[in-house]
Amino acid sequence: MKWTQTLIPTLKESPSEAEIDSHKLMIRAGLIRRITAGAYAYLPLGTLVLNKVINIVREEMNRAGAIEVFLPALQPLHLLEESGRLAVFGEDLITFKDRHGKISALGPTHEEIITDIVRNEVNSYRQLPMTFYQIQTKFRDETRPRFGVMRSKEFIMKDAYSFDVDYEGLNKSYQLMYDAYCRLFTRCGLKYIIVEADSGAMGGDVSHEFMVPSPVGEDVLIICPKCGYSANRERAEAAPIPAENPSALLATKEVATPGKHTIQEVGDFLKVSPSLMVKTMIYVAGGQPIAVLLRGDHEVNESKLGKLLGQKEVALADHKTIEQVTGAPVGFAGPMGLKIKIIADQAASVLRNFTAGANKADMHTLNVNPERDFKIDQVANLRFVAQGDRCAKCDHELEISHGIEIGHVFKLGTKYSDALKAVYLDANGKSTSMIMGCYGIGVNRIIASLIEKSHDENGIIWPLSITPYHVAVIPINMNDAAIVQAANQIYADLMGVSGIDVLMDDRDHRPGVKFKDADLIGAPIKIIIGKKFVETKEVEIKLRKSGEAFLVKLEEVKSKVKSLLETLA
RNA sequence: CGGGGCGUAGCGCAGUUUGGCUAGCGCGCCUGCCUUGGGAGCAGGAGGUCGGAGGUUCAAAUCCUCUCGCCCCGACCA
Repeated sequence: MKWTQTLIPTLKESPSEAEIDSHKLMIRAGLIRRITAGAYAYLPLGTLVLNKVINIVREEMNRAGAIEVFLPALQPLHLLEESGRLAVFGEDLITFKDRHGKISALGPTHEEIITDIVRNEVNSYRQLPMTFYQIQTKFRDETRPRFGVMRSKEFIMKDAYSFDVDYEGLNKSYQLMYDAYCRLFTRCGLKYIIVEADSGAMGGDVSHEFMVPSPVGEDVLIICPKCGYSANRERAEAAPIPAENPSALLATKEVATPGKHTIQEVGDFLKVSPSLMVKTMIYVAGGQPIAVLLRGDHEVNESKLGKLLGQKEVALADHKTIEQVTGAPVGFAGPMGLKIKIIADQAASVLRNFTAGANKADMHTLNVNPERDFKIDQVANLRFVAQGDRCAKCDHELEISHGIEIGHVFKLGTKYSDALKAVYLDANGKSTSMIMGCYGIGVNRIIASLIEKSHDENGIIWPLSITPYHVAVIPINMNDAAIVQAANQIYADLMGVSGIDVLMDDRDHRPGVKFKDADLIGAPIKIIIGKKFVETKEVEIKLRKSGEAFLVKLEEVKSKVKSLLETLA
């Protein structure tokens, strides 16, 4: 491609709309433009990258034996109703009324659609297993689109769905996708890690997330640098906190803490570390109030609490309930004298002589101890991992960091096949629910996270696999016939090689502009035809990433580029 | 949805507090000259409903009311 024949609107300055590097660079390098909040246009350069990523995804899906389909973005509400996810998606679902008054949705994902097709078209165990995939735009009315293409209302997703006759089959299908994901992210040049995950709104039990570690990631990862244990925040477990040496139990003492509601305030006021305090949180589950005891510096993991209680939804009690249960205004709840079930987080359960609310306005109690002062009904692991926690497997200190979720695989089981009655007849003629898995990849996020991890002060540094152009041919002076002629020859030469994408910067600009732009858009190889060519008939081949440069005779350019591309691959 | 900020030329911004000449600057763009190895120089030029509507005023980018859009923090989130 010649630069003057395409549209690559590079920007010298960073647009004010962008906050993180990848977003800034995608705009500056002319890959994307925002059309409205959470929706982006891919310009020619961005489209080239997008298609390369999609091709890699498609190749690896096909290699794993998945079958491509294409499903409508437009979805009827009744299928989502049938699966129960109309409520789950809630406001995130983009819906509209058509001219007949019928309400439709723009698909946020496609479990229901594919399950509907399979239940209608597949009836026999002889036809299974099957894994279908599609690459499509999904729509979610995100409350806050952010970071450009990283979190948008409209995004491209590869989603796959497997259907098996039993769990053994599911395990195989799951492993095939898992392995395909590893290959495909590696091919895209991404350094990712895989974490155990909670399956969230998708349902199901086993789940892994593919994460690109990055401070701009919106997901929190818990990683053990020693044994490699890794999990997301909801799922992560830490080693139990050992009980302190049983020092003498001190006598309780009520102290005035006027107007001090939060752990921080009380701790500062009483000069007690939050880690020696217990907070008593009143939850409501299944209509019943429950007290959850937590160390002052810890946070409740509601998903763990919900699982423990066997409830889908748990929520903090409202102020009225709290006052009824504790007899004190919010901020002064403690475990002593409570008439409701008390569940203590493991870390809180081993504390002795701790400080807690006194269940009286403006009062806290010092030296509270379980057994003597109140009874713990149940000890459980209910909190998020915190700084300083140790690995449950190897006892090394855990690291808390951030990651960008680029892929997620789930073992769904029969959640959707039960709800939507996707059944098959087994060899005995018995009707059985299919066993499903689902597997998603955020295609846009692959691009954004790659740039996030692979750029320098001059711009993007593409890996060969997804670069829009492998080679930028740069004639230094468009008014010098010899230079232009040589550039044209190199361009034509390389265009004849399959698998090499060439961009010729034929703009009548000064060299500096072309160099800066070539670096900004990240072409791995620059071929510079300049003064040296006029003098010695040599051109310079320069690598984007290392800055390494080679002088090469005109007729050797093609072979040198080929060998460099092999080295870089 | 709560909190904060912004909206002036394609992009980045000043001007708004305290209303007052023809609304400015840098980059980009167009023409010409010149230059050609890391975002050159000179000269000339185009480009604006100051987000929109209404109001106050002799006079509004500037003050008031309403409204639309965008960004950030939080809440939320395959």
